[in-house]
Amino acid sequence: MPRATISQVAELAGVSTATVSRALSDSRRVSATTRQRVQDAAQKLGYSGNSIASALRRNRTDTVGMVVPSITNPFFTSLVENVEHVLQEQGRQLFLCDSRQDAEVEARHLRSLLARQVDGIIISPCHDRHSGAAVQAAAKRIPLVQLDRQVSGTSTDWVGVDDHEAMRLLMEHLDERGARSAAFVTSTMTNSSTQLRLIGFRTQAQRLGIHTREEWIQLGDYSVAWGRAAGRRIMDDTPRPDAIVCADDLIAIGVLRACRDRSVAVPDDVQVTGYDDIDFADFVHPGLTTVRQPRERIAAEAVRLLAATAEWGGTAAHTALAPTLVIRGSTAQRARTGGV
Amino acid sequence: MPRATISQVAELAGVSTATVSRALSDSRRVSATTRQRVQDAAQKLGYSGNSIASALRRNRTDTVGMVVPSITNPFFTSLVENVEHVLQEQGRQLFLCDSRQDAEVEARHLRSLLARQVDGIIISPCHDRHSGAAVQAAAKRIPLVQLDRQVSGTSTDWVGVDDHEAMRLLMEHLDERGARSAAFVTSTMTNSSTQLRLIGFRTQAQRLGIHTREEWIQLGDYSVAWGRAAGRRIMDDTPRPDAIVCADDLIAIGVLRACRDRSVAVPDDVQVTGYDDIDFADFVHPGLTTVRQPRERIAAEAVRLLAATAEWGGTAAHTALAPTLVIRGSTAQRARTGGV
DNA sequence: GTGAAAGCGCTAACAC
DNA sequence: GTGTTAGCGCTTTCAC
Repeated sequence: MPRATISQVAELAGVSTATVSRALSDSRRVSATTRQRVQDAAQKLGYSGNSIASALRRNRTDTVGMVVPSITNPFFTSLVENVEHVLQEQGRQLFLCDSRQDAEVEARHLRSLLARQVDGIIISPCHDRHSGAAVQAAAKRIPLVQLDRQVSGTSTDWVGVDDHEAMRLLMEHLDERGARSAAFVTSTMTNSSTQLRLIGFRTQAQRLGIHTREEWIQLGDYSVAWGRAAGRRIMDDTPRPDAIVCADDLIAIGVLRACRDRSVAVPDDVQVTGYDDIDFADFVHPGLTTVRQPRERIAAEAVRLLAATAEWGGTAAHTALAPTLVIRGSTAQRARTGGV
Repeated sequence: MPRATISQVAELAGVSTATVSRALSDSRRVSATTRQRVQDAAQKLGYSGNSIASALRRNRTDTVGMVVPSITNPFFTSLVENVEHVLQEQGRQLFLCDSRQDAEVEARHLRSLLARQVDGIIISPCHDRHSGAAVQAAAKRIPLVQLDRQVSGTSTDWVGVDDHEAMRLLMEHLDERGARSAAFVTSTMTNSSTQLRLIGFRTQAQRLGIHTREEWIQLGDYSVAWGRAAGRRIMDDTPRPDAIVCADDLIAIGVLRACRDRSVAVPDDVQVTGYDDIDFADFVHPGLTTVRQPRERIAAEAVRLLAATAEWGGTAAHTALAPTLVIRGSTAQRARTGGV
């Protein structure tokens, strides 16, 4: 069934297409009676507007594109959910793309979003170097803000969490809990925030006099499976550290699983920490001590920055939000001697 | 920076816009030299095409819309991922919307997708009745296939898993494992597949002589939190069943957690089953026995049906795919007496 | 093999 | 308040 067009509505209502357009978008004053007639006609024809035509004419789509490295990672999903919510309140739509950790797929998505005339792009680039060209090219054309991760050497807006501060919170907490040595399980160093977390870990370990060793720095990917494998490796091949710090919650959940595989008690034999505070962190056993990213805030800032870029142009803003430490069972205090 | 248009490319290349269009989409034969000149010009100008204008003219967008009840539910995320993958291979894009379990939000998304001229819609409706009008209206205009859940009384394409068969597999398995009584934790009955699973549970329980009782049928939502609450309630308020059957894996993971809260051993004291086989089902402890939905297949079928509807029109197809039972620790055989 | 020209459905000047 | 008109950037007959 061919869709009704604005001119059919105009004809049925006995007015011009311009009036229909005005009546339906109430941009300019239209008499109450005309408006009613137009609305009735539109209703009768099941008219629903053609935003393609509208977009072409107005040169805007009220749509923003979002590109994430993996839609199955709960952290990103949650970011997407929050961004979508903010946009929806503004009557705008989200075009979501999954780069599958592949810079080429990512570049293709970016080109496609550009061709589709989205009003802005929110992206968490999958690679700190390979993503560079495409991100820059897109940023040159339309407002673009990077989320969580950022491409090295770009000058676009960015919003994320303060990774350094997060590692400080985590490491000081472990220090207080008596950890004198720590391992670090993470993804390969292909993006900025992964790098910052490792640097943070090293810096803080040194500062606090927490011992570490190269075999304890395990590089894989952000997944439960990798966390499990790395956890086993650490426990099988090396002296056991007091704590295993993980670069995200998925990895940490895998490590927790490895501890169970090896009958190592958490937190008594080894303490474990995550990063992100995904929902599952509270449901595993023991509950996962982690650092919470203020996701609603990150989403809101990202959308705000998009608008700001559209308005102000070039000057980029880097917004690092403060994380908060969430303490759960995986680093719980040992039972006090003489306690109940 | 204003985007380059096709006429600028034409001018630079010294040809007409028609030729540029042909050269860039190689629809009709263009001489090799002209094509090269056009490509060079496009390159130099950073021309990237305007798919809005193209869509208006061609009356198609190479875009399909997808609406899911919750983007944070791993089952749907995985479906989305698979659909996106299939579409990408066809050079098409996905417009993803999250209805947040709200029929009004869903209807708004549907209208918006229609206005944006998507070529088709894939939807898992959030409510079996409230979603009806909007889904029907959309289906009247463009190809639409329902996924997993379906609105009652609609005649659109549908693809999902055979819920009845799934419950049969699950219940027979529990029966073999010696369960003589079972509880069922699920969401409120607001959608078709939730209903079918409950009916399946009741039917199979009766057939196999597995005892159940009304207080053991717990209605909440699809979340870990609800599973945990319901699990506790069952264990605190009623005689404990031999098995707790859950309508999805999230709920089951919550129930597992409740068992730990109450120091009830799984599977020795109570057996637990899930539904969907999300990735986490393999990572909780004990591993979750569940039924696997063939998600890649579901995604592929959905996209195929979309094309078929576009080609064949009215005749709807209902495709129920066979689930497979995945047996893990949560229903493990009790250690055989005298075993190793 | 290439160009001229029409027009997809809408909105925004500009008249009245 | 409402109509007329001129495109937005592209694709596609239809000529040549």
